[in-house]
Amino acid sequence: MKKKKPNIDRIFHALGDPTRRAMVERLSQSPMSVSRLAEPFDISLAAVVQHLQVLEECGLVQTEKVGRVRSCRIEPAGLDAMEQWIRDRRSVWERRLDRLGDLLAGLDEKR
Amino acid sequence: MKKKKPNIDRIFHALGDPTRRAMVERLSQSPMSVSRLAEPFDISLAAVVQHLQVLEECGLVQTEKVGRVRSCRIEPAGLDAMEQWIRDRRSVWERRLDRLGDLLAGLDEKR
DNA sequence: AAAATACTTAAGTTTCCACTTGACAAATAA
DNA sequence: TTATTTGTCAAGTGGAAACTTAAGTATTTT
Repeated sequence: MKKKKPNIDRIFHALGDPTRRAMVERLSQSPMSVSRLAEPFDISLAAVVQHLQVLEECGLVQTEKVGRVRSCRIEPAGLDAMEQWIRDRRSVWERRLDRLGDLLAGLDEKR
Repeated sequence: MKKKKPNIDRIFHALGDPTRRAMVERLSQSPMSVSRLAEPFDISLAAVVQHLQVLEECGLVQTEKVGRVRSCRIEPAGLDAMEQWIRDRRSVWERRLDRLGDLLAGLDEKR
C-alpha cells in the first residue's frame, strides 16, 4: 500500500521556490528548450534541470525530448488544484461570516 | 533604501509548508487562540508560534493579544495576490494560444 | 571522423528552515 | 501569594533542499 503524496502538497511546495515560480512565468509566455529556459537564471544548467524535474513531477510542466533537445511547456491544468484550494478556504470563511451575519441579524430582531 | 521582499514571494513560501497550510485551513473555520490552534499538530507550541509569525508577516493571518491570550484569525485579503498570480499566468498563456489559433485560422484561409 | 551542442547523472557542499529545549514573562486562577 | 496558564525568546540541532562540479551520453554540425 503505497502512500503517494497528494499533488497539492507538491504543487505548493514547488511554487514556494522563487526560481521555479519564475520558470513557470517564463514558460507561460512560450514553450522552450531547457537551455533557453535557463538563460535568465544565474545558476548552473544542472540546477535548472533539477527544478524542472520538480515542476514536472507535480504536473505543472510537461517536457518532451526530441533529438538532443528537451522542450518544455506548462501544463495548463496544473494550477487548477491550487486555485481550488484558495477558493475552498474562501468559501469556508465566507460561510462563517454569513452565519455570523445571520446571528447578528437575529439578535437585531429580538431587540 | 530598504529592499523589502515582495509579499507574493513570502506568501508562496509560507504556503509551501504543509503545516502552515493546515493552520490556514484551521483558521478559516474560525478564529482561535494560539494554544487551540496548536492542538491538532504534533509539534511544540514554540514551533506553532514560529509558523504563525511567518503567516502574519506575509499578511495571511492577523493576531491580537488580549491579556495572556493571543487570538488569531485569517486575513481574508491575504490570498488575493496569489490568486492574481495564477490568473496572470493563465491569461498570458491563453493569449498565446489565441494568437496561435489566429495563426492557424489564417493559414487555413490561405489554403 | 572530429568537434560542438544539449543535456544527464552522480556525488559532494552549503545553506536554509522546521523543530526542539529551556529559561523567562505576564496574566489569571486558586 | 502561590500556582497555573498562555505565550515569548534565544540558541542550537538535524535534515532537506538548492546548488555546484565533474564526468558521461546522445545528437547534430562541420
